[in-house]
Parts: sequence; C-alpha cells; structure tokens
Amino acid sequence: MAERAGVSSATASRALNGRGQLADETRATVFQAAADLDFRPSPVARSLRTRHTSTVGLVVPYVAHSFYASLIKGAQSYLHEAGYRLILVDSGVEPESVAAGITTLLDHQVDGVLVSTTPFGADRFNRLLGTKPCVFLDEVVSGAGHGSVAIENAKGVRMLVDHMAWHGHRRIAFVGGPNNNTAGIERLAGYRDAMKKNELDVPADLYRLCDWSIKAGFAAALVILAGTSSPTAIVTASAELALGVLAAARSRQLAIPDDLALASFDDRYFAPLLQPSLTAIAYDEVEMGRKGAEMLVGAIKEPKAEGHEMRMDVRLVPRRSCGCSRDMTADLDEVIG
Amino acid sequence: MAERAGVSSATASRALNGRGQLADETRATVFQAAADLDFRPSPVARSLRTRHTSTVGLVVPYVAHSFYASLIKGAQSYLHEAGYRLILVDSGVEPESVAAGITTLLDHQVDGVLVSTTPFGADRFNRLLGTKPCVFLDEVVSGAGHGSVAIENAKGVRMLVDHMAWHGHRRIAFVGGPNNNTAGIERLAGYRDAMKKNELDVPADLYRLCDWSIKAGFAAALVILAGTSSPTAIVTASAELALGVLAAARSRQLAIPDDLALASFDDRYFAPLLQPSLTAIAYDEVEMGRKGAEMLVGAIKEPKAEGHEMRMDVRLVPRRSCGCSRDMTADLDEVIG
DNA sequence: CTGTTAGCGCGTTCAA
DNA sequence: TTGAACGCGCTAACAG
Repeated sequence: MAERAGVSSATASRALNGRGQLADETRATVFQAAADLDFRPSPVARSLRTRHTSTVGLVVPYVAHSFYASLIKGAQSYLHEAGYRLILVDSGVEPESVAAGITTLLDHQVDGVLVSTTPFGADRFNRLLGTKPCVFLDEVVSGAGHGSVAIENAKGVRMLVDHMAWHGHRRIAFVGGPNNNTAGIERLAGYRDAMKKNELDVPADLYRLCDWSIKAGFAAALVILAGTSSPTAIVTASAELALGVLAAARSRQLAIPDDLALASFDDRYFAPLLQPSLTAIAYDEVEMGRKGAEMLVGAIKEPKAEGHEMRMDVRLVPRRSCGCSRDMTADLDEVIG
Repeated sequence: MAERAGVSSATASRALNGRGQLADETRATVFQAAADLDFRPSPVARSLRTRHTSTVGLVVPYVAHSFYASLIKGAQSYLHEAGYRLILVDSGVEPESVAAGITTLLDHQVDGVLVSTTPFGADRFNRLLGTKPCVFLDEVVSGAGHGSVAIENAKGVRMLVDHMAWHGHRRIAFVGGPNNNTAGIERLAGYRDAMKKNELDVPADLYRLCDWSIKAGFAAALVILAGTSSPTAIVTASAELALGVLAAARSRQLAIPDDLALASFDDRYFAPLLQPSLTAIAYDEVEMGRKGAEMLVGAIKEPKAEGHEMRMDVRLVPRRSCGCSRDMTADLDEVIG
C-alpha cells in the first residue's frame, strides 16, 4: 500500500492518522491508494505498538436483566460514537468471578473499565486496576476508580414515601433490596429519612430487606402483612419487589390500592398495563450508561482529571396503585402514545 | 520471565502452551517462574502472531430488548467457558449499520461472528464475511454462514391457533410482525397453515402485520376489531403485540377472555401477573444464545464441518387469557415457585 | 516535510 | 530436546 502510493509506510501512517503536516497532494495520493486497495489497518498490530486498544470492558452482574441491558445499550451507543468497542463480561456477583472478569479485561489491554457490581472494596479495586481508568455504574466506591454514575436512590424513595404520606397513609411499609450494594443501602436510607421527616414511626416489622426478586418480595410482603404493624401502604425498592408484593396482595385478597397502596422504584414498560397500573420512580437507564461511558472516555483521554460522582435524576410517575384516581385512558395513552 | 526460569523464551512459550515434548523438570521450572512473576502473556501480541484473537463478535439490533439480552447472556456464558471473549455491537436494523458493524468486527480480527439481524441477503453476507465463520441467531439465511439457531416459529403459532380452535373459536385473528425477518415470516406462515388445517377461513381483515411494538399492536388490533371479521380470539406474534392488543381490548371495553380471547408468542416473566394472566408460547432464549455460540465455536475449530440449522423447541403455557379456567393460585405459584 | 529504522511481545521457524 | 533469530503490521523516534 505504501509502495503503491509511492511513499513510505510512515508517511502513509501519518496521512491516515491525520498526524504531522504533510503536503495536501501526498495526503490525497495516500488516501487514493488506501481506497483503491481497500486497505484496512490492523487494529491488533496498532494496539501492540501503541499499547492502547480503543476497547473498553463492561462488567455487569446479569446481562439479561433489563436494567443492565439498558445500561449496556447506553454505554455501547456512546462508545461506538467515540470510536471504542465494548467487551462485555457477565460476571455474576461473586467477588472472585468479578475480580477474574476485571483481570481478563486488563490482560486484554482494554483502555478502561466500566463496573456495575462491586462485591468488594476500594482496596481490592485499586490493587486490581493499578492506574487503569475505571468508572462505576449504579455503584459508588469511594477511594477507587475515576468516578461513578448512580441513581438518586434516596431521593427516589423519599418521593415515594412522601407521596404515600400525602395520600394520608401513616403506616408505610418498605420492602428493600439487600444492603450490600449502593442501591440497596441508599434506598433504605431514603425510606428511613422520609419516614422521619414525615414524623412517622418505623417499627422493626414495618420494613424488610431481601433479594431483588419477585419471589423474595412476595415472601417479604407476606411477613410484613402478617406482622403487627398493619401497613396501609407499601413502598418497594424495585419493580420486581413490587410484583412480589402485588402477588402477595392477591394471595391475601387485598385490593390495591384500597386495602393496600403500592408504589415502587423502577418504571418498567409494562407498568401502565398492570391492574392497577403501578406508580413508580422513573429514570433514564440508557442515559446512565451513556454518561458512564462518557466519563470513562474522559478519564482515558485525560487521566489526571478529577473524577466525580454523577447522579441521574428521578421522577415520580403517579398511576393508580398508590391511590391516585386516574382514568384508564391515561394508562393506555402512556403505552400507545 | 524466560531468563528468570533459565530457559529461552521459546522454551517458555512451549511450556506455557503445552506444545512440544519438553522435560518435566523444565516445564515445572517455567511454570514456577511464570507464577512467581505473575507473568501474563499479552493477548494482543499473541493475536498479531497467530492471527486469531479468541474473540467473537455478536451483532444485535437492540441490546436493551429482553429477548436479545437473554441471547447475549447465553452466548456470553458459553463463550466464557470456551475461553472466548465477546465483543458486542448494537447495530439497529439498518443494512448499512449492520454491515458496518460486521466489518468493524472483522477488522478487529474476531474469530467468528454471531448475527441476529439480517437486513440483507446471502450474497452480501458472503462478500462481507469471506471465509470467516458466522452463525445466525433467530434468523435463517440460506446460502450464507455456517448455520443458524432459530425458534420453531411456525410450530409455536400453530399451537396457539390450535389451542384457540380447541376452545371452540372459529374466527381467530392474527397480529404479526413485519414480514422482513425470519420470525415475522415464519409466524405468519404458521398462522396460515394452522387456520387451513383447522378448515377456517382467513379473510383479509382477520390478520394484520405491523412493527414489533406495543403501539403498533394496539393500532393493528383496533383495525381488526373495527373490521367485518369480528374475531372472537386473537393470536399475536410477540408479547409486545399482545400487550398492544390488551390495551386495545381495554380501550374498547372488551373483556378478556370472554369477549375476546388472547394468546401470544413469547413468555415474559410478568405474564402470570397480568389480568388476566397471558397464555403464551415459551422457549429458552438463553439456551438459544448458548447453542449459537457453541455452533460458532465448532465452526471456528473445524471450518470444514457442515453447517446446520438448529431449532429451539417451544411449548404452550396455558393461562387465563385464552379462556382456560385456572385458579389464580396457579398464576401466583408460577411467579413465587 | 519525508524516509529509515527499530521494536511492541509473542509463536514459529531453523539450526544445534 | 533446546536456543537463536525472525517477523506478524504497525507507529514512535530519529535522521535527513
């Protein structure tokens, strides 16, 4: 290709990479030759030489979950525009497999890492990462990585509780996720905080933490409902937990929202079609993935830059499960709009 | 690392890669040194030399959709076990962007490609791919690639129609996807076929094709319901289309299943919690991703091997939307089991 | 502004 | 069985 253009390979490289000040004519010649031969530089040879790969790794605990799938979409979308490729690692939540996933990524010379599950602390991350740029998604790890993008978890739950209080409820129960990750911890904190601000008591049997699954939510709701606190409303930390509560209410023949009001974090696309439609906290998970990727690429290009913690805003989408009166047409409009 | 072990780099390479017949002692020495220095061979240097990367590309039209997310999970899971990494490309469905995605993957020396959207024919695929192994997922492209893994599309719809006929329906409508992809085409064919076998007429206004979205399903259902065919049952080619039909039924105050029975392809996790719970065709999408990856890795290791077309079996999950009488407990059991 | 050279870190010759 | 040397394709460094 170089001889074809009648220039050295160095010149060709310069032209193609837009480096140096070369004569327009030379550049044109090179481009022509490159096009003629449909020359495509080898990214792997380039990577070997330059020690960067234009590739970033993304570690998620469970690809098939719609939340992570959306994160992936956002990240991939930005990375594509920025000229990076995405290597995906589905690691589960076990510390060892997450660590192994990150190590593999680093061995493969990714330029940076996006991590959305953090089953160990800053120390181990720092040991693993060295100076490799890293941004956390949906998790906050202080003292490691370049920054993070998370949801306004506490604020979201506060909005839910405040809304229930506004409806006149005083015994507002909470079904939360495990307290070993950022979302779980912050959402519980938001609940406590909001209850306190509304001057409402929080007896021990008014809330319960469990896995992020429908099944666990179902079990937790049964326990709460069987307790002595007799809540008139339940707020949940995720959509799956809300479905569990919904199932529990049905099994106990409790009408929602009349016998028990319900509202949850996470606004899934089928929420308007549930009976009753589910009041929820919405946020833009795709944008969240984009922002994380953007922050990471920033850190790759400017390693010295200060990291920061970014938060995605949340908004309350009132529907019928909380007790708001709403025409069914409004539910349908959301879905067919 | 080589000098540390007191052997040449060639010897080290041989030991680490299990090549050649070297003395056990030498091998042990090398392993020890490798472990001591925590030596990690550079995949990129290796790739430059060997011209393969232990990496495969996966092209999906829309990562955030739960179907593709599950496919990804399955593929990633097998690839991980087999020692391959996964580069993800979210290409949309535009021919040019799909082609560009595949080209990028090839430039990056992936060892093979998994493709789940095929907006052009075998010729272009062959031109794009050269001899690079390729397996199609959820699509069948005869004359290109090494094989494909798809769902028993026609069979699934036949089961749905047969079930409706068994319930005594004779005017069974169909809301299908676009007929520009395998699933859309085969599901429509399954409908026609089943109607014929049941000796039922298919007037033009008894079925309608549209995009794979709730909104489009809603619009299509309204058209069908406004027509002269007055169906007593509707079968849809996807879960989203079924949600559209559900919305349409609600907007027209039609009770499901009494005024209109409903059943669909795709069994989503919330199907048992809809009111009424949705009768659906289930299949294992994660396994589908695994099988595709498995087939691809087979093709990479044995390029001469014959390709084949594999089908994932489907099963009918009868719930209440079709008219089956079922205790609500059964719905709940599914979800909390 | 352009050409020449060297080497990124492996795996694979070829010769000993 | 082992070691030395070469080259995969590119770009950074240096020379002209």
